[in-house]
Amino acid sequence: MHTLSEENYLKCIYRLQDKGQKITPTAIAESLGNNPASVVDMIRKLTDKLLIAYDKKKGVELTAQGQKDATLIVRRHRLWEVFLLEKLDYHWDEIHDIAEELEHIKDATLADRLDKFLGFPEYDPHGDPIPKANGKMPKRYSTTLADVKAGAHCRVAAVKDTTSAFLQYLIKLNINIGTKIQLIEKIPFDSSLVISIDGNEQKTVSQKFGESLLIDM
Amino acid sequence: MHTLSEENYLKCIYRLQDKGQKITPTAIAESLGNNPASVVDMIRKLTDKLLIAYDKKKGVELTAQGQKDATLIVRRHRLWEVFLLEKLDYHWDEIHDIAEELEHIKDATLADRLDKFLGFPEYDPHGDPIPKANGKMPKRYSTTLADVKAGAHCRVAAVKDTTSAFLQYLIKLNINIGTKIQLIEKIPFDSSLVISIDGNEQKTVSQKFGESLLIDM
DNA sequence: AAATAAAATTAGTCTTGACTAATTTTATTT
DNA sequence: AAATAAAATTAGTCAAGACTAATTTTATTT
Repeated sequence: MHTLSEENYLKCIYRLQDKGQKITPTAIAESLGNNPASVVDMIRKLTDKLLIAYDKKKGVELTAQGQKDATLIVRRHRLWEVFLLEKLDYHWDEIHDIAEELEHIKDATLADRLDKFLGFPEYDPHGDPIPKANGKMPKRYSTTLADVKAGAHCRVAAVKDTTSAFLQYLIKLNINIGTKIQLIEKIPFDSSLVISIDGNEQKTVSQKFGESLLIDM
Repeated sequence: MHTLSEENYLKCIYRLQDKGQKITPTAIAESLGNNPASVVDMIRKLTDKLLIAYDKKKGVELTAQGQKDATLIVRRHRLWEVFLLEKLDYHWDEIHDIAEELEHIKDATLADRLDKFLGFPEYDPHGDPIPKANGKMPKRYSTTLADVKAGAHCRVAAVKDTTSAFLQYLIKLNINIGTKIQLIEKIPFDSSLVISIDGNEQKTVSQKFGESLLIDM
């Protein structure tokens, strides 16, 4: 099995894959807040364990085994988030760090039992798809609120930014996964968005805000 | 906060307290499967942190703070055991090792939320009392099946031995916390016990077995 | 009380996973 | 293409927490 550190690197590389760019030691270092020299050490270690392949040209890539292991870590993380929110009544912005610890608990059947206990949820509280036991992923949303046309009605499907600052802002605006939003108008000057949340009075939010909300139309 | 290792030492010392004997470095080393030299190192560390006091004459003792911290670790361990057994359908003999990892998850409100979610249980699945949030302990049972007189009826309150070998034997005998047992007879030769489980046909168990079951009369 | 055994302690080593500083390699400018 | 900047790598260090081997202290026997 893997150490805590190895698992965190795997998860980090897994996340960086989504960006579609070459995964460099520097990118990993920035993402984890580590020194690039430390990353180079770990790249060697994970390469020896056949979890990643590193090529100067192509950057770091997960092997089939690495992809599988990383997917299961993400599965555990997201399942625990559901548990914390639904069963222990934590708030949106409190669960990430705890799940960050829980995801490393090692037991062959724990994730599957938790999955069953939670009723096989497809998405975590941030709207991110929970990988199935076999590694399959439910559909992931990619359209942001900033992408839709003025006048359009949509449903909040997921958050792209999971920082506490953003989540707390959402709580303040009374926006949750599933909340209905209508985009009234885009302000040409700075791409601010005038929106109506659940049919209520209009509010203006920034472009950055719009790009952080994934929506379903 | 404490490291994983520090917490494991605290818990170990807490457990050794129950034996009523002087807690020596060797005793801790044996209990944890560590080298006595390593234990001496950690004794220094925990002493510096004011969690224990070490005196050659009196051995290792928890300070008020150490006692408090250790109690909370035990609280977390036992609450997670209840969760694993009741909510995730694990068996008696599978939960200890997983709870051993879960107990170290650090979050100020996690234990209390879990406690509430589980309905404020007083005993864990092995019958051990779960410390309350304020450190108070429900009554602990001390009479073993080997202590009662022939003819007596009693109820299984807790297990004193939590090894997988013992727990699996209990499963085979269909004995659980709460099971009713009548002690039919003690065999003078080797102190074996003839018992009837839930009023069923008589079976003979060893003295060692009897000493491992805590009962309520 | 001396001899022996056991326990405790010290000193030094190892591994993991981080770090800094220095160097080499690769990319980007001018 | 040469100069410069950025990225990657190497070499060496550090702390935690384990270890072994050697030594000292304490207990137990004879």
